[in-house]
Amino acid sequence: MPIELEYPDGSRHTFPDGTTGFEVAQSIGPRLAAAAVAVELDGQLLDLHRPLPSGGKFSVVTDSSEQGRSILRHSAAHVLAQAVLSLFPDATFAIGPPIEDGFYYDFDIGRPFTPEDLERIEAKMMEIIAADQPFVREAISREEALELFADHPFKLEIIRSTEPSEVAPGEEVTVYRNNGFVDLCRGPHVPSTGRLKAVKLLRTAGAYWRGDEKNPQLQRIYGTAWEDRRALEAYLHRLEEAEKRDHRRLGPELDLFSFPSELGAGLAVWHGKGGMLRKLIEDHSRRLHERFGFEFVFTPHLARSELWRISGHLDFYADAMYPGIELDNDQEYRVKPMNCPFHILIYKSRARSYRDLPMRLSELGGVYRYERSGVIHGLLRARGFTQDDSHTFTTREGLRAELDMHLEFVTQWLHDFGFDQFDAMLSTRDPSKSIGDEELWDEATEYLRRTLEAAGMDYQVEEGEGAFYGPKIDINVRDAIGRRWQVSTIQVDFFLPDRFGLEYTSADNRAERPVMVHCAKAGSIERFIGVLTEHYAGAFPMWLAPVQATIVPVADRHLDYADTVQRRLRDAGLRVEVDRSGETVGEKIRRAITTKHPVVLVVGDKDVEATTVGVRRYGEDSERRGVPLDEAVAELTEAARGPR
RNA sequence: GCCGGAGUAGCUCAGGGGUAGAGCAAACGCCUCGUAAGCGUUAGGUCAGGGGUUCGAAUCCCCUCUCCGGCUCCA
Repeated sequence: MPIELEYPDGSRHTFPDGTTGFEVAQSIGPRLAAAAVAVELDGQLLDLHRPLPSGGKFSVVTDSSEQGRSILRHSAAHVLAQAVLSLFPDATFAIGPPIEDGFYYDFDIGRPFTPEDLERIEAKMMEIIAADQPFVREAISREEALELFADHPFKLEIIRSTEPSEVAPGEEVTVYRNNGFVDLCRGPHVPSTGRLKAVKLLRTAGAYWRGDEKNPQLQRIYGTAWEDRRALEAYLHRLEEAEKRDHRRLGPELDLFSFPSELGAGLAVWHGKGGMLRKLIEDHSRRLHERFGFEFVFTPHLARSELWRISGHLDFYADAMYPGIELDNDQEYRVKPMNCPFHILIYKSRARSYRDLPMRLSELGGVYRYERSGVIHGLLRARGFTQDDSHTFTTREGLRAELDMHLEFVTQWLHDFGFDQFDAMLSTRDPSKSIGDEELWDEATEYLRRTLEAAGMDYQVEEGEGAFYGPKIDINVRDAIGRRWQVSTIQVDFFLPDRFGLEYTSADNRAERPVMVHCAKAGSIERFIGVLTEHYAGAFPMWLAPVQATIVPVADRHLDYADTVQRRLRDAGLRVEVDRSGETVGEKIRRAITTKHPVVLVVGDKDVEATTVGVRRYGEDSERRGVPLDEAVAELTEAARGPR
């Protein structure tokens, strides 16, 4: 019986029974067939040389598409496992999926891999690829599979698993064989190992079986695979570029901040330039908070353990808190990991009426969290940081409007800093790590969902990722090279008001319980600056640049005029430095550019004569000479205007 | 916290049981220069810290600290 296929362009074509995807691709064109790694039929991926089981919507998956690359990577992972098993016959292997930009495979060889092992393994992989071994798919029964993988306990566990994400339901499982190596796998794969044109192993790492630290730790090998050498080179180049914009490198280089080891892990000091950057960001934070109707409060860094007992932090958050400090009369104090309990105490300081609500309290609050030593990562994961935190107390009826407002606030905030791509995540309850009853959680979660939908924002649900006191919306931004960072968060909380017995008097004179909204716009000021630094590769937009312009006198006799120019610009509100070093003009300009100052102004004899400057903006290849000083002041003042 | 790697001058790195090295940066001097590195001189290190082995340790061994890549965890 012939089968009918519908191509992506909507056209329909008929083929005889038993036709393979590859044959169809060939009939469309030889170049398409050469680039094909698999086909998709009604949403299901099939091996290229497998006879099409039926008609349907058909498309060819090529090696340079994301889907195609992920098939390449999956096949590369198999070759990696094959190489490891051939070099380490006693090895057992676990799983080896494709991931963004690459793949990994987890093994147990009874010891860690050494860098030399990695070289040998990669060489072995190249042999397997050169041999161009075909991947052969085979469906076998579960019993057969259990026998086949009898020596590989992790594989047995997967075969026995009922988790549909781990193994397809049903009596049969599929395996792929090539030249004596066999792996449990759903496929599809490239037709043969020779299709892997650009594979490279990157690093090894320990990884817990099934991602649970209570399980044994396996040895993971990471690698990457691309459709050709050029794509691989481009990827490696991208990694290098990312390294250059690493905030941990740029921070000290640009004199923004540093992590002196004498302080201890995860603790930063802010230098003058970084301090200016912080001040500008914090000023903007205060400006917006004020505009959105928040009040400013200030709270201490310590509180009696009693406060943390009431709030539930000692039950649910103690692992991330610094140990207690014993003071007079056996009183125990704790350093704060969050600001919420303090703001609650401000709410509680007097009787509240529904007329006082919503009450919006904000604070740039320094918090300290004991992060496990291995997770610390520059400013993005520190042990001490500052949240642009707020807590809004509202009536149940007022909650919707408050959530809408908070989301608008966050969106505006991110736009102001040049982030246009967000991902929102809705994090729900984890029954084992939360307080309060399920119905309230559901209600709060539903409110957040409606807020996201009303704003027309795409979101992903993250099951069980909520805070212990309520569900939350987290916003990730994407930086210039596509990496995601979590910054903002909006959280609904019915429970802390309950635990602290918060009340307000309603219009009909009854005691009611307010609801809280926790919100951080930047998240942590430190993390936000880390992300901003990487996003802009240290070349901050002019309104944020700690030094907005450097004045370069051509010779010492121009210093007086340089000072005049500096005064004019400072009077206009710009942050300007004069380079007084005895270096050559070229060197002074090079320094200003490498420290990413937005503007270089060169002044020489002609400028002194005519009251002009030479202007060179960051990123421009050439200068504009003889710009009248008045014009330059006007231009730069305009360019330095930030969001209001 | 776990697995691996690393720590030598402010930075980037060489050296690898027998007196501590380079380039850049710094200070000083000369040069006074028109858009991405002018020339010279000088200074700078308890080789992360502690303990051990040795006639002798930056080098070998042990412990600790810090950093890097992952896992787990998270703003």
